[in-house]
Amino acid sequence: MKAKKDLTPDAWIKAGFRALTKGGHQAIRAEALARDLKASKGSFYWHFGDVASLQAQMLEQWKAEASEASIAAVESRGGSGADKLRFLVEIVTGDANEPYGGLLVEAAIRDWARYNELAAAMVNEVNILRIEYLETLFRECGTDPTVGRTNSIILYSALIGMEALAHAGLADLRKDLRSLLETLLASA
Amino acid sequence: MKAKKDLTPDAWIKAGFRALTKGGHQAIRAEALARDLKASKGSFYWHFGDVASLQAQMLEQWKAEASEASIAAVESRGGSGADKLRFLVEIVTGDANEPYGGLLVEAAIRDWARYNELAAAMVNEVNILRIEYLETLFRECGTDPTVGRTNSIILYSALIGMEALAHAGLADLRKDLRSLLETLLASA
DNA sequence: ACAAAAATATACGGTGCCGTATAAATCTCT
DNA sequence: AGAGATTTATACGGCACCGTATATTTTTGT
Repeated sequence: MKAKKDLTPDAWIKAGFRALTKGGHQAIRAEALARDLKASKGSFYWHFGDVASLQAQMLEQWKAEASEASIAAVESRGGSGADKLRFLVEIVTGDANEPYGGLLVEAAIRDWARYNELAAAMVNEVNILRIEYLETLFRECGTDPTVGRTNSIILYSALIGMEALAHAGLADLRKDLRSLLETLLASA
Repeated sequence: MKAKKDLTPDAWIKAGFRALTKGGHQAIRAEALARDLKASKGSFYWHFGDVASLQAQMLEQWKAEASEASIAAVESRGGSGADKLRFLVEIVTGDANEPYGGLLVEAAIRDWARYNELAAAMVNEVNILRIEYLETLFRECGTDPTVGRTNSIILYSALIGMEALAHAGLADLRKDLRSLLETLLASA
């Protein structure tokens, strides 16, 4: 038999993500997570020095996941640059597949980044990586590098902005992003 | 002489917006605002029943402002549909002109909307109004209505998403939005 | 089976906030 | 100047959280 409750640090981190998506980063609190896990906060403070430490680990985990996931999937599949871009749009607008609810966690972390330096740094790193990857894909399409850079920023920005609209039924994430991608590809 | 301190409801609302942009909607708190205004919270609770009431008034004020402002400016200027769209991009990427810091307040309210029904309703109304206005402008350009609708969503989404990237120096809000607009106009 | 270590639980003092109650100050009007 | 209304300040009880200290239980190793 293991310890009365099998509370690994990861269990707390997962609870942290649940709280994050439900109530934003301010909802990541030791006592609230303990209630969620039906544990005591004494347990929490055995695994983590303080709440900030848990948050830092959450951000690290998200960064690692967010950096690899989609890119690896697209690259392993291969095809032309345009094919990869199209496939990327399909993956990213899938949402459900990704751990922790994908875009919902992302949105909450982007909010978080507005009021927290560490979160801002993490988001920035991920943004840079993704935009650079998009640039390589546009380059594979033969797009002029300068235009490709701008297109990457546009496509990525539209994804971020569209998420909230889609949530409210104002946009169709997949359809509208597809449309943008084709327009960008055609204008090259 | 007026009352010892000239604390109109509007002074509290302005303080609310200051807190909002600095610390997010969770930072809108009676005692914190009182400190900001060097007043007591007793004063606050004379003007407002509770914090939620202040927040509701802030949202109402923002909605009114956000709905009118840019549209009126563009319409009063006139010109072709494309001209208006181009002018709109210039205005919106100006930022500094708008009261309360424009895009910064918007971003904070969009965050807010994720965790608050009223805020979500307000943001949704504003989104709908703006997208519909964009649609009319694309229609003035002779764009097919269906395409115009999609283009409106794309342009608006890109603006929203780009704001954060621009803040981090990853995007050039004006330049990149201009580029997107021209691409959309050309593809029609 | 028993001591040491690991994991969880409980109790504590402290802070910051909410909203109310009550006091004090200031303004208005006659 | 003084009564009443308006506006601000202070004091209060309550709650939720933080992080620490201190049990208490469970697991591990011998």
